[in-house]
Amino acid sequence: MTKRNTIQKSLIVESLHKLDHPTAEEIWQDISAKIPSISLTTVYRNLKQMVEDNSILAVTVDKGAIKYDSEIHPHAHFYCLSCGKIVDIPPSGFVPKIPEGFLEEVEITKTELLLSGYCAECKIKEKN
Amino acid sequence: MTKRNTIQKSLIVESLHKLDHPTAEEIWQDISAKIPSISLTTVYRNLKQMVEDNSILAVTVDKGAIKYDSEIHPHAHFYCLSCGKIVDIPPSGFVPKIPEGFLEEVEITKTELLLSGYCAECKIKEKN
DNA sequence: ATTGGTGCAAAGGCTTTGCAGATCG
DNA sequence: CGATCTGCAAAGCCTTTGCACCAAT
Repeated sequence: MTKRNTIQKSLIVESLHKLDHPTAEEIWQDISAKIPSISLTTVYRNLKQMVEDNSILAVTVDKGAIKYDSEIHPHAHFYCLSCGKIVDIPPSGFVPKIPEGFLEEVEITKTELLLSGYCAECKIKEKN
Repeated sequence: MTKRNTIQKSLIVESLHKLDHPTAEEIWQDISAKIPSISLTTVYRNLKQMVEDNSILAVTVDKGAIKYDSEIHPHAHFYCLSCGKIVDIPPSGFVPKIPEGFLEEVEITKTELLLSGYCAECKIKEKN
């Protein structure tokens, strides 16, 4: 069960860094421009594996398609309810203070902070 | 377009309070015991409407079914990756400190803090 | 009597799976 | 060569939608 390197895999990684919180389909479209034969299934399969390997992040908002994030260092997300874009928020100090006792009982492996609302551009549009 | 009160609707509200972060299907099964004719569609429709009315909360974890929460006051969630249960975490002071400037540009309407990991029971099981 | 709600069945969106063939090491 | 990976098609899961009938106000 040794992992192999494939053209598809490296192109997916490349797209992940190039695109901004893309969905599987957006990555697939991006790569299709170069390698028209790539399958959406392959994109899904590789993304899923990378998430399991903790080499990328899956951002789930609403019930729409999963958005992937190549930035794995701790940070929060802002999600625009109007245009759907995700913006990374630097970690510079969001401090979830959880009640005493709770943290001792459970084991927390992941912390997600998602702010939803309207981004600067959409906020302006809403007013018109 | 005035809203009407139906038996289904009130049973859904009742189940929401009785069950612990249930999915639409769990609510449907619960009600089916009393009213076997209730349709899953009706449950989905009412839940969706309540979420839009901000009378309940939709908690999205993974890509599985949405879990609904009748507690709408600010609080965080803990999600057990092993047994899947959701635990409400009292709001007693989680303070997302977002970088200066960002908050001035965007309009935030919702803040979600989701901690994932292993609950007390599952943590013990894992060790065996 | 209106017209919103319900149940049913079908469709829809996103993701996963089974399988045969291609490919990396 | 052998095991993993790919592409294709099909299935799966959760949720929504269209439509005719039912029922709350």
